[in-house]
Amino acid sequence: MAFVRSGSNLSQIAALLGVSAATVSNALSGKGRVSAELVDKIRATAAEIGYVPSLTGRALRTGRTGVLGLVLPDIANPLFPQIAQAIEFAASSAGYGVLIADSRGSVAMQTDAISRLVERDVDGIVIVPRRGTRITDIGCPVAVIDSPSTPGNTVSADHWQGGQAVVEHLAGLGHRRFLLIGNNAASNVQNDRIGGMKSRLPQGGHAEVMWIERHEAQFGKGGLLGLAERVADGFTAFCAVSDLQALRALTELQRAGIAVPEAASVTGFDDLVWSSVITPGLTTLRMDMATIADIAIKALVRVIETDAAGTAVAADRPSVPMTLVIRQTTARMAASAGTVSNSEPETPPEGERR
Amino acid sequence: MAFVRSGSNLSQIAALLGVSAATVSNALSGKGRVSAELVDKIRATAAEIGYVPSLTGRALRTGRTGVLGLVLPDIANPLFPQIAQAIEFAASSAGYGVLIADSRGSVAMQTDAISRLVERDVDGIVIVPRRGTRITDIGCPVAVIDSPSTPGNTVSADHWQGGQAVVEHLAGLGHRRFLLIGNNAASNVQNDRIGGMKSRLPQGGHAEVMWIERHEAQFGKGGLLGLAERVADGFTAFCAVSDLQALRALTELQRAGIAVPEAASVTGFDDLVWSSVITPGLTTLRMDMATIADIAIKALVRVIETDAAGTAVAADRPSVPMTLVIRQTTARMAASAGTVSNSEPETPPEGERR
DNA sequence: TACCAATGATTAATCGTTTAATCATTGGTG
DNA sequence: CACCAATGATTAAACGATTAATCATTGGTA
Repeated sequence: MAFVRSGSNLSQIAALLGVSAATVSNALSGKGRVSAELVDKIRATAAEIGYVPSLTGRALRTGRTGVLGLVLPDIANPLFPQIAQAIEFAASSAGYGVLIADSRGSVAMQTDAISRLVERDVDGIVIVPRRGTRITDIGCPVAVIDSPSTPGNTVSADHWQGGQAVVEHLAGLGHRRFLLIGNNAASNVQNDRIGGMKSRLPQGGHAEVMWIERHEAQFGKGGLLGLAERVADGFTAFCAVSDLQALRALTELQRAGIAVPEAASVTGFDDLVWSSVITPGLTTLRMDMATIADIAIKALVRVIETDAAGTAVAADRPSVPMTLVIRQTTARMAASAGTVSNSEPETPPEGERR
Repeated sequence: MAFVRSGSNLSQIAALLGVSAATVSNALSGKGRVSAELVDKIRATAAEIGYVPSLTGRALRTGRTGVLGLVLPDIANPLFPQIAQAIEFAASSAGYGVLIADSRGSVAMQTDAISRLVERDVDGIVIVPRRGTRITDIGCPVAVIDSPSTPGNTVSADHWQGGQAVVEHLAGLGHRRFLLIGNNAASNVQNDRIGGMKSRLPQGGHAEVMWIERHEAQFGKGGLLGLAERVADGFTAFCAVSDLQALRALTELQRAGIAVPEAASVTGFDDLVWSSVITPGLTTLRMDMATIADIAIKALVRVIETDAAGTAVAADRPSVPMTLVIRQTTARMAASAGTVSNSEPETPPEGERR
C-alpha cells in the first residue's frame, strides 16, 4: 500500500547485485543477453525493493512519454464522461496515460489546447473535434472521433444507422409524421443522425427538421419549442439528435398536458445518464463507446509504435453500430392520433444518401 | 501554426550564438548572471527557431513533471464535466497539465488509479473521493474536494449553506412540508446538503428524508418513487440533493398529472446541463467550481513548489458558497395545497448542527 | 602595485533510462 | 593449435535541462 516513489532506480539494483545498470535494464526489458538465472535474481530484487521505472528517464531516452492527449470540443458536453471514461480505460489498458485539454468551445482554444498537449510531448492525440472544424496536420499522430462522413475520421459510432433504427422502430409502431429535432446544422454527427432518420421514412411518411439554435436565434433562448402546436398539426413522433433535446421535448410536452407515449412518442440519442431514471424512461440510441475508444486507441498506438511519420491514423473498422434502447417514451400510435385532416401523402421518402 | 516539435534544444541555441548551453538556460530562466544584451539575443534566437523547452528533460533534472493527477469517483458522474473543466483550466493557468484517472466507482480501482498517477510521477493529485472513502497518505501532495465536514477536506462548496438556501427560499414561498430526496446516505456531500435543509425548517415545518438507494433496494431499481402519494399526504416541496434526482422527481410528478410548480415545487443541486432547458426550468443550486478549482490548485501548487514534505494540503478558504438559481419549478404554494387534514405542528425545527 | 569584489560566462556533474559498441570467456571446429 | 562464433556481461554515450562550482576579466580600492 506504499505509494511512495521509493527513489529506487536501476543502479540501486545493480549495486545490490554487483552488476551493471545496463544489465539490469536488459534483464527487466528482456532485450539484451542476460543469463536466465541473473534475470531471475534481478527480477527478485527489483520486486523486493519495490522498483518502479522512472517514466521520465525512459521518456528522455526513448523520446516517448507514454502519454496521450484527449481534446474535447467542450468538456461541459454531457457526453463527455462516457468518452473520457472509455478513452482512459482503453489507454491505460494499453499502458498510456491520458492528459486532458479542454477547448472550451472556441476554435482558437482548440488550437491552443492541442499545442499545450504537444508541448508536453504527448505521443498522440485523440480528438473529438468541434463541429465544423477540420483537424490540420499537427506533427503527431491523431485519432479523430467524429462521424463516418467526416473526412479524416478515424472511428466513430454509426450515427446514420442509428437514425435509421429510430425511424424504423417508430414506423413499426405506426407513426407517420416525424419532427426531427436537431441543435446545430453544422454538426456532422447531427446531420448523419438526421440523414439516417430521413432515409427510412415509411410509405406516406413525412418528416420535418427543426434546428434548435436556429429557432432560438429567432425566438430567444430557453423558450418553448412550440411542440404542442406540432402535435395539433398531427406530428406524433419527436426524434431528437440528443437526449438533451429529447428531454427538453419530453418535459415540454408533459407540461402541456400531452401524454407521452400515449399521444406522442419521443426519442433521443446517446443514452445519457438521466435517460433511464426519468418518467417515462427515454427510448434512445446508445453508442458503444468502449469499442470506439478501443479502436481509436489501438489505431493510435499502432501508429505510434511503428514510428509511422504520417499523422493520418486509420482504423480497420471506422464505424461502430449503435444499439436501440427501448424504454417508455415510444409506443404504438393511438388510433385517434395522427389521423388529422391533412394526411396528404405528398412527401416522398427521401432516397438513401449512401 | 507549426505544432511540430521542432527538435530544437538549448545546445542548438547555444551553438548558434557561440555560447554555452548553461548560459542559454540561465538567460531564459533568469537565474544565473547573464548580461542584459546577451539575454536579449538569446531570447530572440529562441523565438526565431521556435524553441520549446523539453519538459521531459527538465522533469528528469528537477524531479518535477509539471503534471497533476485528477481522480474522480466515477467519471460517469454528470457533475464530472464541470469539475474537470474547472480543474483543467485552473491547472493549465498555473502551468500544469492534468492527467485523468477514473476509479470506476470501486474503492480498489480508486487505489489503482492513484498509484497509476504516482507511477507517472505526478507532482500532486486532486481527488474527489468516492463517498465513504478516506484518502490515506500517498506520498505526494493531495487536494481533496469533498465537503467541509469531511476530515482532510481541502476545499469544497458549502453544501450545508446550499441546503439552507433551498429551504429558506421555499419556506418564503409558504411551503411547510418538505420531502428531502437523497441518493445514498453514506455521502458526506449529500448529508451536508440535507443537514442544511433541515436546519432551516420554518415554524411548524416538517421534513422527511427519502434515500433512493434504500428505496430501490426495497422496491427494485428504476421504478416510481411514489411521489404522487406524497403529494396526497400534503407534501408540497420536493428537494433533491442533485439535479438528477430532481429531474426524476419532476418527470414522475408531471407524468402523474401533478402540475409543477402549481401543485408542488421541486429543487435540485448542481445546475447540471439540462436544468435550464427542461420545462419548467429547474430551480437549483450552483457551485462555483471555477473558484473551488482555483483554490484547490493554488493550495496544491503552493505545497508542491515549497517542497513541503507533508501531504496535507490546506486552503485558506475551505468552503465556497453556493448560489441559488431560481427558475420555474418553485412557486408560492397554492392556497389549496398543503393544507390537508394533518397539519400538526408537532415537528419542531431541528437545531443547527454547527 | 597588489589585492579584492563584482560581473559574466563556462565546465562538468546530475537526473534515470536505453542501447550500440566493446570486451572477456568459453567451447567447438577445421 | 589456432581461429571463430556464441554467450554474457560491461562501458560509455546519449536524451535535454538545471545548477553548483569554477574561471577569467574588469574596475575599484588601499
